[in-house]
Formats: sequence, C-alpha cells, structure tokens
Amino acid sequence: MFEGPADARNQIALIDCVSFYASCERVFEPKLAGRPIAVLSNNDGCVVAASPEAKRLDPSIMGKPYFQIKAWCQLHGVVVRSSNYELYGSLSDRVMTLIGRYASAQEVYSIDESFVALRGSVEELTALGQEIRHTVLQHTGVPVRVSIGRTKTLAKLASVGAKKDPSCNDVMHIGKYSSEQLDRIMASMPTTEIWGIASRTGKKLTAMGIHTVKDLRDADPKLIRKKFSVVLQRTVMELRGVPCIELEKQPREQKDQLIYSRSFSKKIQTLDEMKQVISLYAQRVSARLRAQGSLAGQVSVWVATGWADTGSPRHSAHVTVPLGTPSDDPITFTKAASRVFPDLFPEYLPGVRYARAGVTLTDLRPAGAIQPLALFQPEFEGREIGKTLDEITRRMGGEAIGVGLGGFKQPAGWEMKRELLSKRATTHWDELVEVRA
DNA sequence: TCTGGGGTCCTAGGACCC
DNA sequence: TCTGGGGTCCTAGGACCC
Repeated sequence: MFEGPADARNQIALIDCVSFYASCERVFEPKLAGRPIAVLSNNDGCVVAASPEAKRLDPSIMGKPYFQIKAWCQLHGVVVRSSNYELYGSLSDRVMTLIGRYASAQEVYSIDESFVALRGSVEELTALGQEIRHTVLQHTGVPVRVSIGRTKTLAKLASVGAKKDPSCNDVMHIGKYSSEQLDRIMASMPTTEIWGIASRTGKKLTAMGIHTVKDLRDADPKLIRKKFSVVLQRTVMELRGVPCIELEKQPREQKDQLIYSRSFSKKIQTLDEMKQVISLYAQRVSARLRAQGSLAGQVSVWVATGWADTGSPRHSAHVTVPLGTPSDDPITFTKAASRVFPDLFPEYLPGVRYARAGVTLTDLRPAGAIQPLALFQPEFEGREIGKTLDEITRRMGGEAIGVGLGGFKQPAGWEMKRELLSKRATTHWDELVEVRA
C-alpha cells in the first residue's frame, strides 16, 4: 500500500494512567489529594507505585523494600497502602471504556495503558488529547497522559518525553518536532529507554557501538535481525515511522498459560508445609483454569529461596509433569503437583529457607473441544468436583473448602500479608464509601 | 571405509513487558 | 523479620518423517 503524506494523519496514541495505583487510592479518599502515596507489592514487600509527590520526595522510591523506608514514610507523611487489585481492576475498566469512545480502534495493553488509533493533524490530536484527559479525570478521578506518534514504539517514546516535560501538560505529540529536533532528542536517549529493549539487549547493542536511540534507528535492519531477532528489527523500523506492530483489537479470550505464584509472608523450611502450599496453589490455579473454560495438558511446579536472603543456602528447582489427558480437575492437579516432590527436593537441604513457590499450567486448550475417550478418563474426571468447589467458594468465600492438604480452615502462617488495605469500594457492598452531608 | 538431506512440529528457555 | 506476580513472543534445537 502507498504510504505517503496522506497517511501522516494516521497516528497511534498511548494513553496511560499517571501513577495508576496511587491515583486509584485517591479516588475514594479525596483527603489524599496532593499527599505523597506509596503502594506496596503483595506481602507489603516493596513499593510498586508512588504518586508524583512521593517520587519528588525520593526519586528512587520505586522498588524499595518497605521495611527499609517505613520510618522515612512516617517522617515525611507518606501515606502507605497495600495493593488493592480489585479496586484497581474495576477503575481500570471504567477508564478503558471511556477512552474507547474516542478511538476507531483500541488495544487495552495493560491495567493502566491503552493504545488507540487516532486520525488528525498534530494540532487536532493535541487538542483531542487534552479533551480525553479532562473527560477521564472528571468521570473517574484518574489522571491520564496521552502520547502520540506514528507507531506504537514512537508513541511509547513520546510518553518518556511527556513524563520528563511538565510544560506539555501530559499530552505529547511527537510529530510537533522537526527532524533535527527529533535527532537531538533521540541522540540523547540510551537505547534501553525504548519499548522492547532492556539491559541485556542494551549491553549487546553497546558492544556493537549502538549507544543511543538515534544510533539504533539508523542501524542496518538486516544486520539487527541477524544479530538479534525479528523483534528488534521491527523496533528499528518503527523508530523510522514504519508501523510493524499491529494494534491488537480483540482482547484474547483465553490465556495460553496460567500461573499462581506467591511469596510467603514467612519462610518455609519443612517439606510438610511446602506440600500444603503446593497443594493449595494447584487448587487456586485450577480455579482460574475453569473460570476461563480451558483444560491443561501440563503442570509445572517451582520453588525458590529469596534472592536477597543471605542467611540461607540458595536453592531453586522447577519440575514439569505432563498429564496423560488434558484436565481441569483440581484433584488431578493436586496429585500431579505432589508427584514432583522427589524431583524438587532430591536431597535434604538443612537450613534452606524457601521464600516463594508457584504452579503453572500450560498446554491449554478450550474445554469441550476434544472429548477424551472414556477409556482414558482419569479417575476423578467427570464427577464435576471442580464445579462443585467453585460453587461453594463463590457462595461461602475462598476459605470455605479445599481438597486434601489445601483444605485447612485457618489461613496458614505463610499466607499473604496485606495490612494496609484500602476499601474495595466498587466491588463489595460492605466496603462502599460513606458520604455525609 | 563408507554413515543424506530437507522438511515440519514441538518445547524449553531467554528476553521482554507492565 | 521484612525485597511482586502474571503474562507474551521468538528462537534454537531435538524429535520425527520421508
């Protein structure tokens, strides 16, 4: 197809929420406006989101362990919250729906980012960007940023600029720059600032004499493909304004793999406890599998010590078991997961303190696509145990029932810690916000 | 002594993303 | 004491086939 000046009106906008988790915490707690906020990972481990005010107080706050900065937070009045994923997911849905009204096509890229296709001049789209910002903020309370370019990679690049340049008012159209200005901007950015390039590839590029985004844009695409992959070659082309990465308009209805993994709030040192953990994780991931209507052909289990734990010998192991027949039955998974223990722990490791574990289901396919021959039906298949469990869980809550070692009533000592949780104001009747006149 | 060649399918692992 | 969780895509290389 002819890609001439006529197509210059076709643009991609990346719309991302400003400090999304921190902004969500503010939506139903207006008194937090203007205050520094930090949101913690699971187990209240480390900082995964921070409001602009908190980042100004400490530009390196992201990723810091909470225990290291707790006193500092109190000193500076930083409000700290546990992650409230139900609240964030629900607000994300509202934001994405609003954004979709402005675009001919939309890809919801993550919980706080969306790519949309827009058409218009630099001036028109800059104005539209401001309108989107205004509307989303007014309807949801969440501030967003609009970054526009000819390709997804350039829109991502624009968002780097938007974050650095307050004068753009959170709307950045990369098309406003002359080619000389753009050269200077790209020459000032290391390659690792762009989408798709992290430290490993960055190092390899540096070794080849490619230091900046401009160097990469001007590199030979064939050479890049040969030395790296087609992925990086696409990045080079996209930096030149040639769209290579399509907008994914349909959300994929079923995942290709499902993972349930968690760090423990306290270290695990006995085989019995680990068996209980794996049994429970296997049941939780199987519930997700049934929720999306799939069967799995393979179960993997992994365990690992903490990478920062100097008081324990290091150990990590990963074992995969194929299932004879694809299944969604929790008992089948629990049994399969328990079979891996001799391989995970081939020898007794005294003093090893395990920090996390996970169960992954792969080789997924839609349930009902292939009916297994009755001859090969596993023992528990067809008794609908999974459905029954799901129904009881739905009515009575997550702790009401479990199978085998996963069936304890009290939460175990290693279960996730979330001590600073805000209300799930949009999804739970008993946690609604109260308004008094 | 001599021991093909080309093709497809599948999977594990690497790298990246938010 | 205390450092997240859940995904995707691509490629190399082995298995297997004729």
